[in-house]
Amino acid sequence: MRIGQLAARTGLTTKTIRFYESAGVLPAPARRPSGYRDYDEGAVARLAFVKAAQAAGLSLAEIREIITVRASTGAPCQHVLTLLDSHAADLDRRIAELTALRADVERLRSRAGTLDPATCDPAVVCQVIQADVVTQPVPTT
Amino acid sequence: MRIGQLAARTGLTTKTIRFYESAGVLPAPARRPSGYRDYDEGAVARLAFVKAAQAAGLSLAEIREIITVRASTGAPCQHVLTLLDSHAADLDRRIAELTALRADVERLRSRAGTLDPATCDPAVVCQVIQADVVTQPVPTT
DNA sequence: CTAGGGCTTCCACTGCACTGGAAGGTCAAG
DNA sequence: CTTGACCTTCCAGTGCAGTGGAAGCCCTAG
Repeated sequence: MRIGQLAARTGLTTKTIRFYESAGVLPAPARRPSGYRDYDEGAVARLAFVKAAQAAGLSLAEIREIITVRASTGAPCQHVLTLLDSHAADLDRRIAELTALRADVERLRSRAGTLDPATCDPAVVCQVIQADVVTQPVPTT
Repeated sequence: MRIGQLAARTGLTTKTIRFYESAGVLPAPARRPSGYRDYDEGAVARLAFVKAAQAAGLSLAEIREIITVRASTGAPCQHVLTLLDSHAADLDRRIAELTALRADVERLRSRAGTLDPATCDPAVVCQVIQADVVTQPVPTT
């Protein structure tokens, strides 16, 4: 099939499919005499894999690596497990970071209620954000 | 003070400070006859604000906007509160997404234990990631 | 024969917050 | 006088996953 039909069947754009080929996650297909790309069912399966792996949070570089391992040393099980583990750890870290940030924002937000705009220090841009900064007379250096 | 000292006092690089000036979060300072930037204490305070706002998850564009509001219409309280609220909502969304993704990865990870590499389907790149795909004989279209 | 839709390549751009490097000016110490 | 640290500007690149557009070929229908 041509690239347009593959795009329709996978829900991607033709642009994205060509980009995936250049990124090494989709093998270069056969060409028709006209130069048009000619895909088989394998391309549909491959793009399904790429989508599934992306949904698991893997980058195109990681997906490409899994594919390479698969092609050279057979089943990439161990590689994939390691990858998933490190992604899980990564996600844990990021979730913890965002949760802490969320708490910080909440703290700022609620502190805003206790501040009187009248006490707003013109030397500071916004005391809601920077309430821990008390403007002091410039130290005589 | 010159840019190098400001950098030392704020823990930023001179590159970053010039970048902040071009990004509109730090006003252009006075210049010495030599052309060197000449900063006062206000620059230290401003950069502290930028850091605090960044720590609250605000982008440079948002920080610039707060500064602009502050300069034109006075205290940017309402603007800042709105911004913080929408950031909190944003964070909630992203935390939920990452948590769901974390659960997915865990599910894949644990499913890997139940799969026999011997049943590894060569038509699929990796069944750990794509276990829901059962390769079927290519439909005779 | 022409219009159109689909395809080809290549290059540039998006957003974000920087970072690197080149070419050259300034200033104080030795 | 020279060395070296520090400063200036401007341009380009980083990472990620695409997206946009231009110029031009292929193919079919009217």
